[in-house]
Amino acid sequence: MEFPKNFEPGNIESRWQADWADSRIYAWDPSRGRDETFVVDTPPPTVSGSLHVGHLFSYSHQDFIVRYQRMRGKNIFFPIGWDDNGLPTERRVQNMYNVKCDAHLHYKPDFKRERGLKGAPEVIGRKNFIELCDVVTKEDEAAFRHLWTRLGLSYDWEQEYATIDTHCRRTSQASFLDLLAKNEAYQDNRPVMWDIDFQTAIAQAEVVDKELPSAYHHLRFGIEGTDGYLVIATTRPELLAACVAVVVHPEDPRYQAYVGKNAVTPLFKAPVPILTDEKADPEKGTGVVMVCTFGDQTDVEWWRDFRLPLRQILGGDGRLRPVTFGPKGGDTGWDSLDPDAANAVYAQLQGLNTKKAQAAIVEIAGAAEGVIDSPKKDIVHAVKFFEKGDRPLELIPARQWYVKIIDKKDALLGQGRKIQWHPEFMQKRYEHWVEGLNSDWCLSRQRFFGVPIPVWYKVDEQGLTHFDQMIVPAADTLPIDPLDDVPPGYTEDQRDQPGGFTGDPDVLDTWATSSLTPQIASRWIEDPVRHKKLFPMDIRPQSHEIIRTWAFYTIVKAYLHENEIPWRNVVISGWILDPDRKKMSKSQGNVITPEPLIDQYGADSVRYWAARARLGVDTAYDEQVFKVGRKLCTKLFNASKFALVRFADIDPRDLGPEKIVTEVDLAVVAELRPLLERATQAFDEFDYAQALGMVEDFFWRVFCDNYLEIAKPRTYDEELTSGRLSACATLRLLHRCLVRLLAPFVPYITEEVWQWAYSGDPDMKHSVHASPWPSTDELAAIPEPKVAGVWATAVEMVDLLRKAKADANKSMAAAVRSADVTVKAETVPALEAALDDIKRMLRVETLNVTAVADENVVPSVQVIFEEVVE
RNA sequence: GGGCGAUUGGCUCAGUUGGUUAGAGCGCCGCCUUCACACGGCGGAGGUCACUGGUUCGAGUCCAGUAUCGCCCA
Repeated sequence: MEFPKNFEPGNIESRWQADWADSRIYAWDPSRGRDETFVVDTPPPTVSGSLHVGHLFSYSHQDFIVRYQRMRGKNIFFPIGWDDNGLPTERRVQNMYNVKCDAHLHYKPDFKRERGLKGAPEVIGRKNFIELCDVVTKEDEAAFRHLWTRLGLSYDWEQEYATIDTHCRRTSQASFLDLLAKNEAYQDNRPVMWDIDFQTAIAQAEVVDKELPSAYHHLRFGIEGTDGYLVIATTRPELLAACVAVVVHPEDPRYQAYVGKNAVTPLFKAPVPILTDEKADPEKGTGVVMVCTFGDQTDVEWWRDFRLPLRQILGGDGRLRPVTFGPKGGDTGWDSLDPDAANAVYAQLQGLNTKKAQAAIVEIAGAAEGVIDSPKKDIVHAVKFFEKGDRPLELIPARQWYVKIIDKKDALLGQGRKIQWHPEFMQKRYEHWVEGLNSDWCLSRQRFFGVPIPVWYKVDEQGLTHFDQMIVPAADTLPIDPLDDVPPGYTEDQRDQPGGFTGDPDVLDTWATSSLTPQIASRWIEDPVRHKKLFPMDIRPQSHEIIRTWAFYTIVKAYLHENEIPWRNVVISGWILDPDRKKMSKSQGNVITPEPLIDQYGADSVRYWAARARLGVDTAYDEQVFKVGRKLCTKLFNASKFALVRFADIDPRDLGPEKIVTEVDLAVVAELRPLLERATQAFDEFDYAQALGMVEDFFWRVFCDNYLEIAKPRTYDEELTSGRLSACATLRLLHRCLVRLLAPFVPYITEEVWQWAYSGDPDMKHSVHASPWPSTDELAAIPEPKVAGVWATAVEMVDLLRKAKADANKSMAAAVRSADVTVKAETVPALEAALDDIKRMLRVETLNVTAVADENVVPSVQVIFEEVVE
């Protein structure tokens, strides 16, 4: 048999990719039962996001687990999808094609658009926009598919899906309709967290806090009917016109006298009640809070609890809307004791965004008499942002769809406890998130590339839309687009007409679809039998930052639809941090792109690097680890070549376990048993890193450094002695196990080596990845060594002799005329059992053993080398 | 401010239920090259396990507190 001289990963990777695809070894077999099936719910990556090294990392982790389970004989269901709907794609498409979407524009069938055009963006309808999105996502998917394939991820490509495809839209809309039918989804018009740039509502899960510099501005509020005043401290003076009340703490002695009276806002002269509530913190600012509609969540609560009027000055674009103040007691809703003055001030603010409006009103207030009480005080505080947004969120009243989750906190906590979290402490993250929920799930988004909300509303004879009069599509017509499709019983010309209908213009939150990946993969809607076979699933691998989103929403959906958990185990990967332990992010420019790493080190080395990280633990990026991985692959390549050649000319049938008879060989097999047990147990607990560590250690230390060397001389026996047969049988046995133990981690090199020797074994499969995971059953016929401690003693003696050679600056191959060793008496039987092999290995002619009864004696050796004849 | 996690040789990390002189790889130093592998082998140096207390016959491991870092949530 001819072997390549060197290990070149690039030469073998594409060959095995093709072979695995052709042989369909990763395909799920629908005919096999649930208990012999292992089902994985992989989070589909956001394809519009850039590929980075973190993808290689966490997606490799799943594959280690899956490949192990496959070798355990499980029927693997390992689908992969692409998360392509939502804002990242929209943003990419807008930039690439320089377009903007307006959902109400009509479709232009022959619309074409080049990329990279400059100038004003072209405004196009939703359907045209989505067609551009489709083109871009197809390209992005191809890049991911290519990377996943190179990395050797063992997905079943027959199960591929994309969250915007027909099947996913159908599933997502069916989910919505099911929630509607169960009375778990509802509409409400109330203040919602709103991104003024994307101009859409968002949900709590998408909010992030950012620490930003701000300042308390101290404004004097008059007291109606008196000359007195109160000082309020506010960070948002630009909302002054929206003030509807003032609140103090009920026990704050400073303000008792004012409670029940009206305060008068400066500049706008609006009389507003002075109220008390525990939520007003006396320590914060001056202890007097102005309530605006709406500055923050507390404003919303006070507005609701005290039934305050709504004075909305911010529009959806974040600019101050036109409003007109009128006299107190009038019907404008904008009372002022001096409407003309109020309107004159407001005219200077109207149309400005909040930042400019704040600067303007601060200037106006500064110029006015008795408005600013004292200089502003600079502070730093947390401001809520949309995670993908650039400007602070606002609270804007709008009609939105919601899912009831606040009333299910306890149930959701209970569901979380039914799931095994790995590592366990990650469950806390889920629990804290659920406990901290403060609002129902806002489900509707005022965006374009998403799954349409599948309802229409009746329009009355006056042309008013009645959102409470829904028209719902039949299940078998899904997916629908209510802006394109016509509800049953209507015709297209009744759209948006009095007496007709109107389609809901919004799309669902992307998580509304992404939370259904188990149901999407199982075909919940189309194929209940298949669904039952796959759901609940076995594992959800994912990283920890999406516990509050992906894991949470998926648990919600499974609970609401079927009162089930979506999976039995959640397996959490850590993050790759940059070498300074900082988060990798595009904005910081410390992101590492994956493809060059595979080019340079090979897929197996990249996987090895990923496998070294324990579950849930963040790891600093260290390129040295790729080199270590490549070293392991090279070593496996070389050691395999050597080992296989040692027994290549012996029929494998003559190398059965019964041929293993030499004490050292029995001893090394005895070392293998606990390795198999421990590695299997680690993998059963999803602890691939520990499994790799112990397998690697055995491979290197026991197999390469010692056993190969100790057995080598016997394999050179000219006759087929029992010693030679025993060594060759042991080599074959150990090596055949080790290749399989390493297969989940380094699938390419192990497959290559497997094909050199074992693919035709009757008890094995053609591919190492379809072959059985090694178990101690394979060693059942091999007896334990007669003497205990042979392996440890042999290695100790080998180390001693090697050190003696190293100390004498001799080659390990240097011949030794005699060596006198002194050892503990109790180790002598073990040493005797290995003596011949040790002598041959280290070329020792005479080895004299002196036994000492003292159990504290440190083994030592004196060697006399052969004289070198020049 | 609350919660979770981390802190082990220059670097990256292991350390099972507490149990002898705390391990590995990389890096470093020395030596060894026909006979699998120099992308190698052998040997070596290097750590008061963040800090302070406590429990225990015994603590890197358990408990309390402190510091630093990270994440999650207010």
